[in-house]
Amino acid sequence: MPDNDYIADQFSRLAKLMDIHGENSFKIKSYSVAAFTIEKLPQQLSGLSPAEIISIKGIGDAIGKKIAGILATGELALLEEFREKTPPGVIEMLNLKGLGPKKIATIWKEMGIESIGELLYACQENRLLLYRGFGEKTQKNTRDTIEFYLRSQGSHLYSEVEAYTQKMDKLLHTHFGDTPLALTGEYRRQLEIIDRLDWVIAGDLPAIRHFFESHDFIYEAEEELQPSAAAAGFSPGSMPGPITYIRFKSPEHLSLGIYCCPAANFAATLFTTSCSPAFLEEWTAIAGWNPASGHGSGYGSEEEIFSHAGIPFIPAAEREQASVIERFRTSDPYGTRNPSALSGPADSTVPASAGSASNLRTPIQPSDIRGIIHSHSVWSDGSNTLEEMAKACIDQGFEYLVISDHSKSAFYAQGLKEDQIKEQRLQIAALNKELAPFTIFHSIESDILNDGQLDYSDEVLAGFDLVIASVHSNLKMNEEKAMMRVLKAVENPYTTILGHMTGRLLLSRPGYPLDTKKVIDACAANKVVIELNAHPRRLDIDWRWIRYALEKGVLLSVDPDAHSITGYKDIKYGVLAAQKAGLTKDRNLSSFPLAQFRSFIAERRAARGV
DNA sequence: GCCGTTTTCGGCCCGACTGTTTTCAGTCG
Repeated sequence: MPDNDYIADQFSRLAKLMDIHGENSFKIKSYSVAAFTIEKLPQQLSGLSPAEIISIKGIGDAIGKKIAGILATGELALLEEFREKTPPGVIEMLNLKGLGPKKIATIWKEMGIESIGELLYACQENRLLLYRGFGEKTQKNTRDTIEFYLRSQGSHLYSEVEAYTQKMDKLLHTHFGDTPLALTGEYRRQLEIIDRLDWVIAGDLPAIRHFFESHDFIYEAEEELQPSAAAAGFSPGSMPGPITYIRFKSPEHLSLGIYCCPAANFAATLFTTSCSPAFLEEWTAIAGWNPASGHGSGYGSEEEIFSHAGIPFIPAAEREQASVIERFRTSDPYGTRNPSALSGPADSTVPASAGSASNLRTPIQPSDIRGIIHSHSVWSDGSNTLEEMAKACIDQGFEYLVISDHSKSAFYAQGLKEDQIKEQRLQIAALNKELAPFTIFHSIESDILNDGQLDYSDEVLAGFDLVIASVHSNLKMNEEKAMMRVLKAVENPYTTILGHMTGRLLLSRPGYPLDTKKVIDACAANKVVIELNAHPRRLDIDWRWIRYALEKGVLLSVDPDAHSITGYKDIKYGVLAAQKAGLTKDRNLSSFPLAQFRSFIAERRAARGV
């Protein structure tokens, strides 16, 4: 039977939802007064007769009937009605302190934002300031509140936990001195979403527990891992001692896990906890290690483990898909092939496509990025002038900058009208004279409209050095519609780069549904570059698709989508994601040196006969 | 939607605080 607190909560929610929908304010007032009254009642409503209920001040016929309904069914029908016509993300915003129904109504109805993640992104892009009732402080508070909210939800962007993880790693090393100790798990694998931070420590269990508890961590649980579970593929008999997995919650509500193992088992534990399950399974099959072979202990390093298995060293970031091992064995991507890998039956199963020359490189590094592609200035929704953006590039050692402000359909971002494009081009020309040999290329992030067209005439599009085509509006579509829009944009001869392919925002918006294979195939056919948007909340295209794109001969481009000079640092997150797929710099457009980039642009222009 | 009457409609309306305003709107306790 519903109690008063529950019933009060129902009316309180109803009042807020009706407020968001702009219903009659006096009606809303009645519901919230009723909620307040019910919460303070000395006796339970379930014990009262209908006559007694409507005799309570603030509760009349209508609310009395609704209470009876709740008591009978557990539901408030009118509340369910309003829930139906409100996006879940908007309802969730009511959890954010500082945002009430009125502001949420503006956010939803005027800004067109329907989830907390999108709202955070809008704060980061300075978009809240444009609306009545929103200023610097509200935007900052909103941002802080959301970040806290998301942090307490358990999952985090890599970039959000990065500083904390480095700090904690340093602290652990300082405290435990010579004890073998290393970061492992999701963070070491550079996953874009981190649920828990894991370390391997070959230390004493009580000492580990004492360390964390004395740093205000909350002990959650510990479990003895079966050697087979802790180190699939290794022999249980070879384990010199047990592995204990102990979990804590940090004062900041982050989840930490420690694999506590004997020193002799450190390398093996580090290895197995740094691999995806699919990778480990394949490893067991290919390396020929099985529970009877006794490879669990005695290794001094991961390198020794690889070497003993006759498999070239595979960085933890790449230990994901099962196919990775075969690729490393047969193509030796980073030139660390162990001669013993050449023997064995696996060679006869080498696929014909394996081992392209481009694999014979190291994976892309942040220092391999030579130019900033995809950036916004004060001409649209960026925070810095062209000059500031360019000079920051020069300071940071980049050779060129591709300015791609929003196009005219992106009205929320003050997208550029045709005459502004001409003006901006003049300014770029002047800056190029001043800053040479540094070069600013004139681009545009052209909206892919509802029908798949770009939002300028061919004549205007032809004036740009390159065009980035992106979907920004009407994100709610079925796969058929999304494919129509994206494919049409890819087939547009003026499209150089397909921007943030799916429109996803990690931990907040899934992105529109695409047949990714087909989109990649179309990019290959039309020589369109696929952006790896490096914003840590986007990382779109997903790294899981990069191998396929490379197989099809598609060029990638790690782009920061910078809205200010501080946005350049996001490049690192794009590179970390690209490394997971083994992207090399020769297949990444933003790694092209200036001269090569210039000829790439010229080739693309020539190809469409301009 | 509730209330209370100058009894069947018209008025209802916490105050402190913050932030965005320039006289007020929105949120919260």
